[in-house]
Amino acid sequence: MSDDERYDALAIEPAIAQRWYDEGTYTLADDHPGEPYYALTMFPYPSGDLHMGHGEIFSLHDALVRHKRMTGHAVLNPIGWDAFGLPAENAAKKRGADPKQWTYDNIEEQRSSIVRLGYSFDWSTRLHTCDPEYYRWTQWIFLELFGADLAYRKDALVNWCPGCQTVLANEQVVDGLCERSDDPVERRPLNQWFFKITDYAQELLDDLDTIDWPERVKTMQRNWIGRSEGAEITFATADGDDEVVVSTTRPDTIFGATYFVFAPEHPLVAARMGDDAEYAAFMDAVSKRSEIERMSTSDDRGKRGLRLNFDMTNPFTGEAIPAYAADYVLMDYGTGAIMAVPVGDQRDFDFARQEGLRIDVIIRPTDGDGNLLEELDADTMTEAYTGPGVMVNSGDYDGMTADEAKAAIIRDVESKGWGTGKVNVRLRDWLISRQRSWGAPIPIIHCGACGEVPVPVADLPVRLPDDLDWAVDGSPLALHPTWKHVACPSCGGDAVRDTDTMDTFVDSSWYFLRYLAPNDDTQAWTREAADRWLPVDQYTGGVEHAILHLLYARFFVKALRDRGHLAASEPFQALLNQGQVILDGSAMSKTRGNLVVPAEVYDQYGADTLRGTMLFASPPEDDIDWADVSPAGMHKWLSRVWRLSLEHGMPDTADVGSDGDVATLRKATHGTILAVSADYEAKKYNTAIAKMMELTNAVQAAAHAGVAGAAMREAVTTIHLLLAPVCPFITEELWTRLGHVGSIHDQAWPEADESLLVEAEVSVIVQVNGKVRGKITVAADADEATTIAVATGDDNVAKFLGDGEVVKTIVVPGRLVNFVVR
RNA sequence: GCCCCGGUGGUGGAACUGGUGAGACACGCGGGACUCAAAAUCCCGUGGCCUUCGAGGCCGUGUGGGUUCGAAUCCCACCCGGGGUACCA
Repeated sequence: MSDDERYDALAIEPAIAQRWYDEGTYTLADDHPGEPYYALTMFPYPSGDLHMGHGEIFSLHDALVRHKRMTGHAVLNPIGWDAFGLPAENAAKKRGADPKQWTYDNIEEQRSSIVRLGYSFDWSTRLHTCDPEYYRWTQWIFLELFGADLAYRKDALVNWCPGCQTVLANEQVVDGLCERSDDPVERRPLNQWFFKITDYAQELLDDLDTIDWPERVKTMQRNWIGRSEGAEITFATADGDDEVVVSTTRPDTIFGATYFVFAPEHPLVAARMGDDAEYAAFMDAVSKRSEIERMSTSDDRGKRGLRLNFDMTNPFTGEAIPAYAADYVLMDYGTGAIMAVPVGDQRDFDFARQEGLRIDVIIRPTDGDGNLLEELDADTMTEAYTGPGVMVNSGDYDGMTADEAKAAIIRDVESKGWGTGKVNVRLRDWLISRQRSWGAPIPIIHCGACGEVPVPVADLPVRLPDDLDWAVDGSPLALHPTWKHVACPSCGGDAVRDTDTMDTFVDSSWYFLRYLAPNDDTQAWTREAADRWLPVDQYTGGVEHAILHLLYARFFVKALRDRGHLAASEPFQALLNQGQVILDGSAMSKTRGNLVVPAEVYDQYGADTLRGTMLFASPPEDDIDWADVSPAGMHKWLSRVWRLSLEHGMPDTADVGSDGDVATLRKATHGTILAVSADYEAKKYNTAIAKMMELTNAVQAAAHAGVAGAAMREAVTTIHLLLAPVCPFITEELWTRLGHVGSIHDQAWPEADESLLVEAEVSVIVQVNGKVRGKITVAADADEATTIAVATGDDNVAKFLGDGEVVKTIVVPGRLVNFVVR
């Protein structure tokens, strides 16, 4: 074979890739026929060139997209960049670069790699969240939420990352550390902007049942939202001067509430304790205890407590119970105060033992069927009892099960005006202020006379100034000499802009909507387009966004729906989380020095090999260890396809070779179409490729058997069509070389001729006592008696049947016969 | 601790809703052909053990039990690995 005929990916791919980009081949025409299909992949963050993770996710996504196009869908496949964020600012500070320049340089590098790899994005949709044309509408959404009372400012103890010099959302704090910089997060009281995501907690929980997402992601969201049912009950101080509301999930255990605990920061504690020296020392000790220690995983985290100078009254027993402040009660969960039931709560139990407090038994354990078990003994029990039971020592509620008592007590609490049944959620409102400057400015003006004044929509965008000094300590935007000074839009007096920017997760919470109208400078998107395309049919991306991005985007869609901007309740109908690309068992990273980049692979073997390797390596959800895969193997197979295609795929009218060999090949061809089509629908690309390899082997075998002509051309053409979504370049090139007109990617997906797959005979497994002893061949429509007769006639089967008595015979038509012999 | 998800050859992974001799396909490895040689390519072999070397037998899907005519697949207990989460009242 001459050099010209050898498979040389590097000689064919770049030109095709450039042509697709230059000609806008994959721009979706407005009048494109077919059912709308919105395929979305998480837009990249421009931190440098593409990494292998992008290679995997985009290869997966593009195979899906190209397959959908070939099956007749109008596929919306947009691309953009999540381009605001701290890394740009850090690079600016470290190297004196302009964040904008740094960002755009990286975007250009990534764009070039994406094009080179043949990913068929619609470039007309391209957007960058850092462009004023984009963040203008991010600001508009902020104002929409502000208008709906879903954006508000409050003083709160917030998470402060000293490394990033900004506050963080709860979702961005992982084990007490900043998810980005790993610095220990501090708690600081600050006045900050929040989005009221908690208003949607119930719906965010309920609608998880309507979407086709991996179960573990749904579970993570459910846990994060953390709904629990209980009650809020008012306790009075023993002197009757103050009332305090507690939140509990176990109102049934209220007769066992033998003491009361406040969070150390609780206002009533401060009010009552004043400048008590012991209290001051206690507060000092508590505040020194870092967040990370408070959240530590060790079991021996002691509970710090302080007996307060007053008591509380248990409304049900009328008894005065001692009040404590302790750090195991958190000010920002529930109401910051609890009724402590040591018999039924492990933390209360631990604290009671530590402080020598009374433990009252108010429940008698039962088993799952309600049968009474041994009574608890307050003196000897070693841990709280949290299982099922019936109430004892609980007044009128004695004899009720815990569940019955819970309902009854909530009812009585409500009728007596002591409180209400209450659903509690763990989810907190989303803190979106950031004291950074490479982000979308919060479009609010603070006026001494008018308060918080929203920037008029007509004045959007609130632009970042071009002359920020990125080298300053602190926030460049806040320290800019003039930017923040403006006239109040309401009264015209002197006022200042809010100098914080929005969390970049705000930018990414709606980009899939902007893709519907990326160049519209009159509106963020159109209602018609949103209703046509949403929800996204298939979203692909990493599981690291299971809570953050995926929860925020769901919240945005619901809030925007309620403002009349779209009809959908969920942004992403189906979600696929691809695995990570790792090397030798650990994540790739520059600092580890184990980085493999896509460019290395496509410069050596070509983009098709990279794409094929990624998809063949494992099911999409599994991690790929690059040390275990073989781009060389994939390249070898593509070379075989290339060679066999050019040798046997040229136009020909008549079949050559024996009828049997031709029939075998055609059967393989059409069987492969059937099987591979099913695999594509199920996104099982690894087995789809394996089946294409089998067909390739069948072509090779047919060639050895002397088959040529139409059946051979049909077989190799089928491989090309089935492979086109995975390896778009080699298939495009072969399509042309084999004399077809147009692009293979515009072809209809092949359909199997199932009449070719009908088998006259089937092979049937024969078992004796469940062990396989033979394999027979019978007519496909053979009846049971015939099948049994043939099975009995098999020599090896007969040997095992011996003289035994057949007590039972199981026949699964077309599959197996099992003789049970005694 | 709690909640998920997994444990299949040397490796990545196959195996329909329990039913075609578990291990497709590929990598790796071994052997052969071609070649002066190498590369490339093509062919054969490749879970373990036994074997009278036959289209034979036994064992084998983390471990131990169980259900079934039949279990990688279902049930129970345990071991190991990964992920999530955690003083949330």
